[in-house]
Amino acid sequence: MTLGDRLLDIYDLMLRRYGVQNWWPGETRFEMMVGAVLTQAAAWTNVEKAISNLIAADALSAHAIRSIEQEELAQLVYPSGYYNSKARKLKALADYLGCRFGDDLDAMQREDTDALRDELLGVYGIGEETADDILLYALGKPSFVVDNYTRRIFYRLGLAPEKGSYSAYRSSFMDSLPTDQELFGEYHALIVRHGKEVCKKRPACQGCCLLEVCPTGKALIEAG
DNA sequence: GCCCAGGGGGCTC
DNA sequence: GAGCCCCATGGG
Repeated sequence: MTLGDRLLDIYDLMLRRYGVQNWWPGETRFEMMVGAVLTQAAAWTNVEKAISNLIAADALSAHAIRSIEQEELAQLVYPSGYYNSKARKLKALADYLGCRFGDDLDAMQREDTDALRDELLGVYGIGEETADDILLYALGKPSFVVDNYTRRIFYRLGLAPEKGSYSAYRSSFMDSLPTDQELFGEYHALIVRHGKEVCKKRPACQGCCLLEVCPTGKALIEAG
């Protein structure tokens, strides 16, 4: 059984358990990009408040974010925490979109995925996870998102790559799974769902409870 | 009061 | 390139 087969089995288990997650929340591609920045080390409920503030202030566009004072922007995104940092990050994102694409997200979407990823990583405030969130969910490109749940769960399942780095995990998934944007998007969403719902409530398990081989001997999800 | 949430930058070594 | 600290609110 290849790694790809095992990863697909785990995907099927989670999909049957939780159903389709339909990530990412957001009405527009730009809103999804903003959400990707605001959700950094923040609970999504707080991100929603910040986005609501931006909408109420008519500031949920790249142009508006460039125009508004950074201090005012910081007050709008206050509920999502790290508000000074995040205001600066949103400015950097809006500047990038304006300078590079003239705010034309269709043009952005036509760019090569790997090249675009390198560019995004050069923007202040966009690290690997945020870049992959943007590529995958806002732009619909097949770029696998790795987060702490992913590492915790797959390490515990004995499916971690030798090196525990972000890129090692990402390559492990992308080299083993079919290149499919919908699969990648649903897979990451299911990992987060499982992490929140099960691993957090059962710290001893840490995600391994997906499988019969769970070292705790208390598998929560039966095959089928 | 304590812990953590859908991280990233900057610095040190 | 690994390890640490900083950024900060809100919910359990």
